[in-house]
Amino acid sequence: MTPFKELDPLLHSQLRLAIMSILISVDRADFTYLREKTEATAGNLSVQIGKLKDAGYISVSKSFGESYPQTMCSITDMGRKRFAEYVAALNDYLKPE
Amino acid sequence: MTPFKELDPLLHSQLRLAIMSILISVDRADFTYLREKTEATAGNLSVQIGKLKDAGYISVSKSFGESYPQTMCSITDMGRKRFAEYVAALNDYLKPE
DNA sequence: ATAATTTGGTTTATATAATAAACTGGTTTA
DNA sequence: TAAACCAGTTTATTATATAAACCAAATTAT
Repeated sequence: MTPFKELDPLLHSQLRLAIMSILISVDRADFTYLREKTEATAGNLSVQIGKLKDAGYISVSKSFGESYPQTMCSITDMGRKRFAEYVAALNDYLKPE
Repeated sequence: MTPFKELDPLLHSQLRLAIMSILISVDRADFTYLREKTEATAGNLSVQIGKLKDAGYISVSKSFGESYPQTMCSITDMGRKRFAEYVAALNDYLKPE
């Protein structure tokens, strides 16, 4: 009888989870790419990227690309770890004994 | 490249998911049992049970047990279906290609 | 040349949600 | 009979997700 573990509130959010999911597989992605894949609004995406960055789950570097600013995101070791923990915790909810 | 599916907001909540998770396996549980297993406050539990009931995901019957009121919950067919859909959708987030 | 549109965002505001605190109505226990 | 307890509900507070509005620079159209 597994007691329910805490689900990391930072990851238990549709958009942030989608961002992390993408960054797990591609390892780096810019704002526009994330926007297309997640179909989120720019504002929402900006906010959620900020939260993940503040928590240290992703790293963000802002530069000037060809002609427009470019925000590059990639997952950190910590982010990778937290994601794995989240998946493990969630499993208890999804596959009850 | 699977686009991210909507995650049913009603299920994408730690406590409601825990309630559903329990009801999937035990098929009926009273308020106190749910409270013990989820470790939620009574108020929170009451609210979330109400939401799941309003959505038709669970059925709730209130009666008078030995000496105290008793709220019995069980999952509905719809709830079972929605839960399965939620798990399937979530998989795209958890196991990126 | 300059006005309108687009790009790549950020900031601010709003609606919704989760959670806790306070309350109710009956019940044991002291 | 008063205090503590059980099983909840209702109300209030806080936090969160999301959208709407905005901004500066670049591009396109007139």
